[in-house]
Amino acid sequence: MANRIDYETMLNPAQLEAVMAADGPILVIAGAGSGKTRTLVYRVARLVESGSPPESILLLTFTRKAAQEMLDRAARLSDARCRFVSGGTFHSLALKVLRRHAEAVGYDNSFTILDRSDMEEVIHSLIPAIQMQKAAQRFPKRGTLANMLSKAANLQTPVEAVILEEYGQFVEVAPQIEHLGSLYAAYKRTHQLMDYDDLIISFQRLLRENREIRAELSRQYGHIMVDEYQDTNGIQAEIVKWLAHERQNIMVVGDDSQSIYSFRGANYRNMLDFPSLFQKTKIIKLEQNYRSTQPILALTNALMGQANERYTKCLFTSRSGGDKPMVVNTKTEHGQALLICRYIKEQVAKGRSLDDVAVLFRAAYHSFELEAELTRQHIPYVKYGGFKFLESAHIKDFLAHMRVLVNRDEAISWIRILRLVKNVGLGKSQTIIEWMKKEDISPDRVAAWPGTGKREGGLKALGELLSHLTARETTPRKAVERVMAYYLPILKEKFDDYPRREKELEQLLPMADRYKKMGSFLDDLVLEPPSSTADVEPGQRRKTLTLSTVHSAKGLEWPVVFIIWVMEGRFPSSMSYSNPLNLEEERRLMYVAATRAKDQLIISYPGEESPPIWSSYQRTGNGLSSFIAALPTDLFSHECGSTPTDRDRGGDVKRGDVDRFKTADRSSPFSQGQKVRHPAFGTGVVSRFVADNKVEVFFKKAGRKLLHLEYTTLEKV
DNA sequence: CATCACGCTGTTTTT
DNA sequence: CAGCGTGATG
Repeated sequence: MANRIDYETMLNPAQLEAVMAADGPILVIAGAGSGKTRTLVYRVARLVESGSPPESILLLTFTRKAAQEMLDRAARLSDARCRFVSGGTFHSLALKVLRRHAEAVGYDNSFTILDRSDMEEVIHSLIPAIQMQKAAQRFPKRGTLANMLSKAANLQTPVEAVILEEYGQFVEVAPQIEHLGSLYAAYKRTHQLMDYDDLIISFQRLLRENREIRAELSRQYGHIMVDEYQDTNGIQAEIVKWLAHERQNIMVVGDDSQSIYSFRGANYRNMLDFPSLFQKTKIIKLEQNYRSTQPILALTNALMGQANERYTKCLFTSRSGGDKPMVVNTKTEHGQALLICRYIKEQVAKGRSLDDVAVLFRAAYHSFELEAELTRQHIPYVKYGGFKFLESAHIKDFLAHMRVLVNRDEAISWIRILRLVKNVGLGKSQTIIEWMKKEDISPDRVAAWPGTGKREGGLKALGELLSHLTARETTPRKAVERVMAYYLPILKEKFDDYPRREKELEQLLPMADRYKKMGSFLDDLVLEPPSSTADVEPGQRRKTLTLSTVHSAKGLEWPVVFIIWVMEGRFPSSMSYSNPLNLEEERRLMYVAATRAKDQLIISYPGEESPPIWSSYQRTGNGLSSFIAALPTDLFSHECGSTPTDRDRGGDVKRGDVDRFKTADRSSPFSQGQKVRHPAFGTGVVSRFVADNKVEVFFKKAGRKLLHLEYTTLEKV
């Protein structure tokens, strides 16, 4: 039985207006902490309560998890049917539609999705195809190329424009990059591949060009809501336009001050353009903040007050009292880590739970130093953002065995799995793939390759595995079990840290249980990758500290928030290449981070005096210092943390026998060519000296792998 | 094919 | 500094 909701007492007037608003286009400008999610949840509940069929309601969010959580909340609030509301990301909706209608954009419905690393791999493999006049020319690496092509796609602009705008150092090779871009597009087409960008672009095309599909969808969705609208790009805005064009029942919610996805073409101006997209748009502003104390809000308001362009007004809060935010110059990065550990221990001693605390930063690697210190001090933490579970080698290897069956044309996965066979490398795997294609050989008959000899005997086992996987009665669960049996020996051979990797692979078993078809299992893995740490049920969640990139912390809140604003190395403008900060976006990033805090906010930075990272790569400052300098000083307390003289490590140092000896100009306990062991990477050979406390070690087992490792983590073998 | 030495060069964030 | 490409060697 559905509960009756007393909307008037649960919502403030502006929220109530948004929830109860009649049909028609609505733009909700919702400041940080203003109950945006709450409003959406109540609106879903309200729509269902008043008789809208759940399937006719569409809730587009930034992550699928966010959608799921909102729908669960709505279901608990009123009516269990809220769980049947369609919710997800633009990408997941696009995929759902394209799996049925891909032929309308010239694809088979069984196309494969390229994740980011696949995309880079394809691009990389195409570089030799563009004949460069001179090898001497500086050419971007695969990651940069992927960024450029992706941005061009998202902005729907020529690559050349993106290069001119943002990658000045590569203007000379712009024609080659453009050429590469077209090769990449052609490759995707012939091999039935779509990257993340293609999903939404194809969806947009489908809606734009196919009247029937457009009509079908826009009729199906009687009410559409879009969260985080400030982070949508032009393509997504057009998708919204088409989806809602029939009924016009569209509500978008966002905050231009929190737009931090410009790297993928997002533009907060979408918010402002919305009324011109839909005539008679009703605008509702949520300006009351329920999250933060007044001193925190004063700081965040002042911070955004510096912005050149800004559409939302200042927020107000009724939460009086509370501590002023603290800004600490810790001088060094290690000092920053020590400060946080000390502070957290104090808080815990006072009875605060670790769950209440989060540490936020801009880039995943900014927390490395802190993570080391937390581990030393036995403070448990979970980290979000950065490292992708799905993109680690063993997971990709594993899933590749299933991917080749869904899309036989999938050369990337074929190369992956063939190279895992003994004595088959890049060259041979390409020959085999060509042969299979030419002769139209089914996957399970790989071993029939004419070149198969004693050395390639492993192909037989691979063929057997694939024939089992093709069997009609195979479920995703059984497939995972089969591949597991086949792949585990390879894993053990290839990686010395296989226990950890094996455990991660086992996480795939329960996930596979939820699917009937291999294809949808793989789709979901790409669009909703599981986090690297096993998901723990909320009830039994351990008390842990949260570390997160600012991007991954969006929409969340904690009583205590630390922000670590690491100085990044940047090339000074005196060099041929310099990379200045985008201060406007950096400020919004800072704003998003700071507005996560409910009660206490501590911002730390390691100081302008930080030494250069290496000779020409200076730490030329970050946005924080300029923002802080421009703020009224009474908004925060400024402290100068003491410089830690003793680096506070060394307690757990000794591993192996260390007898120092001198080389030409460095002193090292290790000699070149010496065998060493590392707890995570296994055994390797010392290749060269790289720093006073580091050697480069070559690991044969994990493929071609050179790492720079500290002496203290190595043990002589 | 697998291993290894060495020189060059410069951001990051996510679906 | 450290990741990556190149090219030499077994």
